[in-house]
Amino acid sequence: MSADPSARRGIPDATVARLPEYLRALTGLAERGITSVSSEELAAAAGVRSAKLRKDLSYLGSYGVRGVGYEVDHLAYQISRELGLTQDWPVAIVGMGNLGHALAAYSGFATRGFRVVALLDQDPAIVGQEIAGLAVQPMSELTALVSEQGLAIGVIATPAASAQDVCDALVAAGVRSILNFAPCVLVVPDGVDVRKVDLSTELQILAFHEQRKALASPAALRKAVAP
Amino acid sequence: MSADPSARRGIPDATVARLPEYLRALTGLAERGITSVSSEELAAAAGVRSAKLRKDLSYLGSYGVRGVGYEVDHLAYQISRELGLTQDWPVAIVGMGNLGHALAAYSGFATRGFRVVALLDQDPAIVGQEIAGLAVQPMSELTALVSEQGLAIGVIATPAASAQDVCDALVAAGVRSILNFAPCVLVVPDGVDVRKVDLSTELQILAFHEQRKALASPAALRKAVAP
DNA sequence: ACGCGGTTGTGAACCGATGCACAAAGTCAC
DNA sequence: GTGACTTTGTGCATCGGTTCACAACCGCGT
Repeated sequence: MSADPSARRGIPDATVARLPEYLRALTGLAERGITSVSSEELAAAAGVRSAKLRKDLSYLGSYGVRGVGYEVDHLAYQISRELGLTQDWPVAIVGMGNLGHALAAYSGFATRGFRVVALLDQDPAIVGQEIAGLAVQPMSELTALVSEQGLAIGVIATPAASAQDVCDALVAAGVRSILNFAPCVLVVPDGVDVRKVDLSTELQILAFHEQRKALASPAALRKAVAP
Repeated sequence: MSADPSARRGIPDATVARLPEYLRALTGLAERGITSVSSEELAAAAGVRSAKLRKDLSYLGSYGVRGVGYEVDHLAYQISRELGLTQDWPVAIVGMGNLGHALAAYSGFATRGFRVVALLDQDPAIVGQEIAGLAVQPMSELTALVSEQGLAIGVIATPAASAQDVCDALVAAGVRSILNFAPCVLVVPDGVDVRKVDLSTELQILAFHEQRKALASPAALRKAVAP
């Protein structure tokens, strides 16, 4: 078992978070017909330093050739495999408001590896509507979706007020990976992963830096800050 | 200048990224009529450890009272001020596809401190349409928006292929803070901040951990992994 | 006036991630 | 086959962030 180069236990979180970006860069290169790439070039395409890229890739194994670089297709496959994208992950989106609606139709969602198998909503007035080719189902279908479709990932696109209830329902049905768009913290049992995407948080972080810049530069002629 | 408690230069990035969450938790407490809170309680509401919370807050100044805790309103104000939310930030959304449409209508976007002042698109067929009460404008309006409306933050919701062009246009018009929803890396000059939100990346990170769990547990009966 | 329970603020140890610099290892030309 | 050149993989120093543990401090009851 120690001979398997991918048997590496414990890839750093920071590295895992960058692998999708590397994969995207590799896909772009492949589409342009490029078959081989150096760490310097790939790092530039992914927006990181080459040393960081090489160290990241070294956690996966030795897939490069010294003096030459990396074979694009092979490296892309290895990253895909490490990320678990060689199998299909059934995804359900809960909450068919503005955001859920857009997510259901968002093409980037259906990239390799993921398949939206169900749309759900608590509101009986919305259940039954067809969105992006799928009929909206009631929350009671969750358990069946997990056992019959192998549903593994849930996306919460509800208002904050109902997000915890929806989350509890997902967990109860057996979903252990959740992507949360609602602006609130979710409490989940051990073994369940939650990642949060929050537009308003990102804007506030930008505002902090923008304010810092406005105060530092003499061009603070806009909406002058109160003294 | 050293007497000003907010003159602290260099609040760690990790801390800044958590301030919005603290602010949200405080707002929730205030709505429930709670006027005082301990670091332990606030940390629980924000999903962090109390020691981390206290250290984060210590970068802003000493706004707590030993033996008592923090006054909710006062602390919320101090965080708002540090984040630059006591002034209004005019925001423009570029790209009125599915996602841009949803963002324009998303209420969470219009939280305190931010105001969507313009929607833009490159496609002449979309320009002129009214979305969420605003008429979609052409990209050529950008410079006027910056000088007349004080536009400071741009949101890119276009396909990846046109994201860099849109980004260049924003920067040329004078926008120095950009929130990018397109799945690609943007190159910008020094002094411009870019934050990226990528749905597909988040899903892939979840998939990595999900696969890890599936391999570790005996319940790997789903879509069995290839040997 | 004074001690006691309780909570903050922070110095110091710890831990993971980043950047540097170079030895190891491969290709290519001849 | 050999030597020059190129690029990877990695040991090591460094840095930023997290956690621990406790002294400083506040308010209250007596």
